[in-house]
Amino acid sequence: MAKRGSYAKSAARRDEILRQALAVIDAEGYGAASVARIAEVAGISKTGLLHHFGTKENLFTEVLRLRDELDGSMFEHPNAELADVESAYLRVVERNTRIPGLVELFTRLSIEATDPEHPAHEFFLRREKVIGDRIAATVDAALADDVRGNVDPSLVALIVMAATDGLQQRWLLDPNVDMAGALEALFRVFDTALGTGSAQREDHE
Amino acid sequence: MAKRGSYAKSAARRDEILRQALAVIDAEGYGAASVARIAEVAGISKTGLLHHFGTKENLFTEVLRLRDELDGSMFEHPNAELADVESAYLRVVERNTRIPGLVELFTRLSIEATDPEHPAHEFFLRREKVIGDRIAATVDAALADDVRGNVDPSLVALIVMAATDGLQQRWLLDPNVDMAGALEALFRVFDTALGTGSAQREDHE
DNA sequence: GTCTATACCGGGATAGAC
DNA sequence: GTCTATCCCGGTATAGAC
Repeated sequence: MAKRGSYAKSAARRDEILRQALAVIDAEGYGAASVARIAEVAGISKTGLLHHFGTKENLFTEVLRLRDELDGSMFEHPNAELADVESAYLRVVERNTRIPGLVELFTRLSIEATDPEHPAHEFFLRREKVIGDRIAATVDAALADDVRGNVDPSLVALIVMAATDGLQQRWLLDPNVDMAGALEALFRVFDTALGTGSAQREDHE
Repeated sequence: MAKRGSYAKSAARRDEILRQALAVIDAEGYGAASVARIAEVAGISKTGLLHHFGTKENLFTEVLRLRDELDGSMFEHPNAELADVESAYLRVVERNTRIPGLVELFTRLSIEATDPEHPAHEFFLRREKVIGDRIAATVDAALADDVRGNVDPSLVALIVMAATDGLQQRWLLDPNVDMAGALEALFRVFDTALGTGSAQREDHE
């Protein structure tokens, strides 16, 4: 499988371009992130960049994949408690607050990837399933006995993920929207409805 | 205020163009809805069309406004019961299932309108507020006495709207997603958590 | 296998004739 | 108020240098 040293060089170049793409998106916003601009910042020509990624869509897909890898660390321990997963989830959402450009990229791409021909289509379907299964499993494990069987954990996961994306949309539109706060409220509603609230109920009367 | 006959003519032309734009989006998908194509279908030149709307963004903003007017009929009666509003809401969502092109337009535009300079920015902010207030008021009126004061109805509205948008995104990605089903489940969760479930609880034991 | 220069093309905007 | 002609910008395809 070993080829020439150029492989390593190419991989490094790709990586550098991805990082610069991220930097541009973050510093100048999604709108400024044209192929030409990213190439300029990365110190390469337009076509030089495209040599590595083929199309802009591919490039951006890779950017998201890279980002998911970083965020994914939190979903590592498979047997985490519901409360742990919830707070980890909220932490990611809060962190997103500091990278609006990436959130915009994510949201836009998730719409464009709607088309089955889009290079990121499979990526999003898979991402959906992986995260959904993880959430569903955690919810299932935390379910009180008297409701288990009457609740579909994967439906809970679907709602949570949908709410998250919708909140990101709204936050992009209006930065005053408190994403984490709303999600936390949703979690608490689920807790009381599903009996997963462990010990801590809110302090009202 | 009366001017020349051309006013009526112009208004009629605008209206015709809007309808044709809707038709193209619906029949050929959002991707096909270029200014050139819409102009062609409407029997006018590219620049002729732009004369009436200025930019493509403006045109699409008007399309959404028109659509909201039609959907808005359901939110008419201000003192409707929670259950009525819920089922009306679900009906709209179900109807959207038959017009994927419009759902895509809505979703895409809501992202692009993120930019405060975008012509649809105010439109979305206002839409957000109007619908949110309506939902919040209905929830507030239905709240059980022992939880009122501990629940923020506008937060409930935010979550419902966010979930709706997120579900639309997911449904565009994967048509198997049951938007109405998920929303109904969410409503039921709120019912049990907030005590707004009136009489009908599910039939489990 | 890595890259540059150039040319191309689709889509939206603008100037100005009618 | 309508349209033709033109321009601009961004992404893509091709040819070929290193």
